[in-house]
Amino acid sequence: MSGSGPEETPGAEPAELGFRPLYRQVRDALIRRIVDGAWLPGQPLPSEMQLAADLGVSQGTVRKALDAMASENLVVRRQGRGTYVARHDDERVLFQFFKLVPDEGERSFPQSQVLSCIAAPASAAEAELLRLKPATRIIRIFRIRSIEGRPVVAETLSLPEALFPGLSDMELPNNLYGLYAMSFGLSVASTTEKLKAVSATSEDASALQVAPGTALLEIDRVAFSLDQTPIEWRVSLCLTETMHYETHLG
Amino acid sequence: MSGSGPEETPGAEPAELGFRPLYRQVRDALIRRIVDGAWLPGQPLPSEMQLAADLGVSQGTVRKALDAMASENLVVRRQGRGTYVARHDDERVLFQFFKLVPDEGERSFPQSQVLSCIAAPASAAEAELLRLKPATRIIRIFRIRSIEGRPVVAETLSLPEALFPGLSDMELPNNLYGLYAMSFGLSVASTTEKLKAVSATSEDASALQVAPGTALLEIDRVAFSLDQTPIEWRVSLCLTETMHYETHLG
DNA sequence: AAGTGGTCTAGACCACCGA
DNA sequence: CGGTGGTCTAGACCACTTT
Repeated sequence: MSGSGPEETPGAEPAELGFRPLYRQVRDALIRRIVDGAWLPGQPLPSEMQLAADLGVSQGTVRKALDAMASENLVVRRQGRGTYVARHDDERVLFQFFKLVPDEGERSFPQSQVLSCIAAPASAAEAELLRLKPATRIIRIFRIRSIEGRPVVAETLSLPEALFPGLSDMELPNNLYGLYAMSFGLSVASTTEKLKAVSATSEDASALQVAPGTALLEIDRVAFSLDQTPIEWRVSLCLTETMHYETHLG
Repeated sequence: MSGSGPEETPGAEPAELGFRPLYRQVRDALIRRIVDGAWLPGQPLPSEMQLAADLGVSQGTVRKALDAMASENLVVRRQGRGTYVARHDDERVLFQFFKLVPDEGERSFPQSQVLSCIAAPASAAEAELLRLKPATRIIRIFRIRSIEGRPVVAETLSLPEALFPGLSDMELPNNLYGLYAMSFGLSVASTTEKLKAVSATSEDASALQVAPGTALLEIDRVAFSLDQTPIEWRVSLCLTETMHYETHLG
């Protein structure tokens, strides 16, 4: 190749509307392969030189694509060893998506007790947020999450049943995102969260063993997979008397 | 230059302990110049070729440094025009640091009413969070922020007086970060936030014109300048009945 | 037309890792 | 030792913006 553009490979499409840089196309192609399960979480990708040869681009372009994916936490690069598909193990989720930390002391992952797990037609809100046709079947989970035996989060989750066949019959672990990845090939890549302060209703209060009217932090989260499909909606009601939600901006 | 390393420029230091990549050094040098006011917010930096010549590195290295700074929101790159020092105008702060948005409707920036602005010795908490010696003088501001005439945030701010000489005598605008940058040469580059749900005390309640015990979102934020010095601590008590705090992860 | 940043390529040397 | 990613350079062509 002499110099540029999404061109020059014999037989390539002649640069139509909506250009996308080559490295962007490489990134998307690699993501597609990961989504399709060509490389599993924790496994190494081929080397940059390999991928460059496979895809017919230069090593530098592959590198830029992998750097972008690394900054999105989709892969992990380790000097001298290789580039690995990111794992959704506890360690990772703990830092990336679980923002509740104790006011003092180490952060720890809560134990979860599932109180119910049933399939039902989606409510209007569920259908909208998960981009499903009205009344599509969803799985609804309610659980209590505790730290050191103390209930701190009451959580309601909604998932499209079609994406998680058989989930309602499974034993549910503390870290659901790990299960999604391991058993259903769905990795949570990003989330949107809306936070509010609310007063505990009597149901909330009894679930968390506090007085009704106690101030709770409500986290309303939609989780998206690698290809931006919404795959989970969860509303978490959190006791923040000894914990807080921590975030860094900029 | 033939190929690599923080070397080869005649007279350069002979690669000691704690290497830092050249592009990192270029980034830091450019940040220092911005901090020192060589280029003001909104102004264009010299072109990549210019900077490369000035600094004695290749254009590619300058580019990597500028790309890093762009991803940190320190500069803005505009194809065909140039690279500009980021501005801390309302537009920018609105999206980067102001995360409260209405449940429905457009996001808007609140009007602020300053109720008090006094200098005093730092409390223990202020001294610790702002990394000051005990009892260093600080400026303490209390203000109410309203949207469409409705009070929605009660906010207490603490700033080191040494960094903001004369601020307590100034007219304070709605967007303080713009003032910090414009009048004191201090840009807020990053923040750390801790969120909790709390019940309104009687003082909070009267300030926000709600019933005591109303659930409020407490945002405890420390803001850092370009060189990671803490320059502001603010605690915001937010009414989240018609608004929410929005964040995207991953 | 000239100048800017955006992309792509190619080749070099380095630090790190595992056999 | 050979292979990997990390960095640096140099030069090319592109799209965009302004003159």
